[in-house]
Amino acid sequence: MKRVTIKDIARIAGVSYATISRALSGSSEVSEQTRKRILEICKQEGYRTNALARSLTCSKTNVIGLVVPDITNPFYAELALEIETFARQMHYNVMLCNSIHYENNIGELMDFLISHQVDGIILGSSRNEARACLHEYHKTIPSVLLGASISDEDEYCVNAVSVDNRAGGRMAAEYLLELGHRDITYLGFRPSSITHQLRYHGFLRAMEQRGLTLNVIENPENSSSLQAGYQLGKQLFAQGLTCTAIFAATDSLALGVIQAADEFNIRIPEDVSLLGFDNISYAALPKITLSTIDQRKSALAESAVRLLVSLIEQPSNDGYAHHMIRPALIERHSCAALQLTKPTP
Amino acid sequence: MKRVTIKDIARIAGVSYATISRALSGSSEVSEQTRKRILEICKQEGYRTNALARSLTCSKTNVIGLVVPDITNPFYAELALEIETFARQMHYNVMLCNSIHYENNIGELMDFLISHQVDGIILGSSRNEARACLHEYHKTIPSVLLGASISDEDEYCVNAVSVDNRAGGRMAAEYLLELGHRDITYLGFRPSSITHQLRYHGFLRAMEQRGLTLNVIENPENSSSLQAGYQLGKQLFAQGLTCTAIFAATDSLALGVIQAADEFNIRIPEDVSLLGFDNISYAALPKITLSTIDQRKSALAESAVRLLVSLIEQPSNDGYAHHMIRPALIERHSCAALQLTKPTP
DNA sequence: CTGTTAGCGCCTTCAA
DNA sequence: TTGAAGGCGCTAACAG
Repeated sequence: MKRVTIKDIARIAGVSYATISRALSGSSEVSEQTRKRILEICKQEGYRTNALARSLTCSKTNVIGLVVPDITNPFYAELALEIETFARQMHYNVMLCNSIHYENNIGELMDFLISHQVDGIILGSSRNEARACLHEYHKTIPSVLLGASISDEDEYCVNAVSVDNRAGGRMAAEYLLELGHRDITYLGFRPSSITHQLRYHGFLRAMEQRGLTLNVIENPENSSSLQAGYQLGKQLFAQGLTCTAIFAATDSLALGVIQAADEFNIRIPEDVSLLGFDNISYAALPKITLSTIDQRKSALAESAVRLLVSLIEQPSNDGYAHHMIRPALIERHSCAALQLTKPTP
Repeated sequence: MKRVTIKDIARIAGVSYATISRALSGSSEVSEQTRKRILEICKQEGYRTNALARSLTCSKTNVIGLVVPDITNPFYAELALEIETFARQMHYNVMLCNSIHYENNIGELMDFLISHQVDGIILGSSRNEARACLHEYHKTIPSVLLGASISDEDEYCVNAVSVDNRAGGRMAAEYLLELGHRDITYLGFRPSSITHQLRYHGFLRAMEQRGLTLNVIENPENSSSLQAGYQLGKQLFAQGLTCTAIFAATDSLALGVIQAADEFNIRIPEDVSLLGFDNISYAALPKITLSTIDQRKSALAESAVRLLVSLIEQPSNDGYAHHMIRPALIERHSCAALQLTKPTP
């Protein structure tokens, strides 16, 4: 299993290390014939340049660290793939980590990545702590927060890219309103998350502008899972159907609501409309066909990678950037116009 | 952004590099007081050991490469998380790569990982080419093939762990038979994959033992996607319902079948039973509730990691291991006993 | 218990 | 166009 090194090649070719190095790196200071000869020998001997050693001398690895809560979450899986794709285009590799086992000290994970000399870090998270954590590392390593919104007031010093949650919330409300709904439940609001706060405010604002009130069911958990949605859904349906539409703060919650509705024999959208947020891949499945607000993961990913790479390649940037991506409405079959729900006789 | 190195610490502490190194690595050859002092200084200065440099001198990185076709595929996402978990327990980190952009030359990806000095590689794939590819690298780096079965005949020289596909196929058939089904369609057989071959043979065998014949719909694509399942499903239903149960060779295909069934107003399981294979997370969703054969990803992951680590830590192993994991039946609500389907008057 | 000294594999001046 | 030498940050003998 001994690896062949640049030295071995040099010995075989009868030249010095430096020449090999030059030949490999495409330097023009090598005669074409020796280069060809060297390349030939490399092939034959199965030479592979040692990325570690190279990175050590160059003090640049060309890898960016990506941390996501849980790759099993389809939203982050899709995001991760997009990020890898864009990064590769820009000649960076990505080192992926799940933060699920580090919930309370993402710093440890950051340290791990830093000690592996990643050139920069993209931290995917919607939790508020992530923002604070990244803030601490801001001067240590180029980094961008992905997915979590930054509040406008407290100017936390982090670079971030996220969907425009306020606009997304408004968009959701307006869609439901246009369908004629007036009695709407906002399900799964998680007050501790800025992301959720903005989403909620956008939604609420649109309601208030028409003089409508909103029934809110908060999510006491600190994650928006299918299970949480199921519990909240049961809680809602147990008291009888008092609304004609439900906005679930995330698609995962919506999935849980669907499950709860099934148990109560409530049909979607005939009995109640359901709108989600995220556009995870599950939402498009047959029988689910959830209408939702798309976070446009591809745009998020591209923006995050571009921002990070610019941070890496042109340091000295003292400011902080916050890129906002416009969300988009995806209409499937979980929302109906109100007339359909309660036909006029 | 200049990082503080072991040298800086040494200078500050007024000792030599070696002492720092020893203090950090928990060597017993350092007095407790100097160690404490050193650790203190490291904290204050924000020292982080450079994993690259360490790996270079130790010629061991403690990272294992994991390549999966596409992390967006929930089966592989779950597998990847399990692998990371087990690896961490054994003090290894994992470097994840999607092979989706390298379909035709996984070798390039292998070379990438090797040049990054991973200690070993787990290659997740059900494609036959993967087997051949890994075979070439067998003597270059410890590696194990995950998910793809090895045929018993052609003793390809690779270490592998996979579910026992033949047993899984048999299990699927027997379940359907016990429910009283006799007219069964095997949907999505992909002859080019050994994995599929074994699964199919197990299934067929069980049928033949009862003197029954099997309606087979092959999948001409080289991947078992929802889209493929949808096409095959339409093809099946277009000719009228001639079977009482369908076995879909993978859950993804089954999802497509569900979609097709919806269009034809065919109810599952009332009109036809549907059984999948894999137990991807989608299968458990409300309204889907797909009965399926579980690949027991956790067991697969653990077995693969253990095998690889043993290969890494005790080389000189000349043989080839093939671990088989017993699949398990997961009953949900997509299969019904035949009586329910066609009640006796 | 602590310091000195080689490297690990590669890149990059500086000479030739 | 090519060679020699130093150094990236760290570990592991080998001495003291």
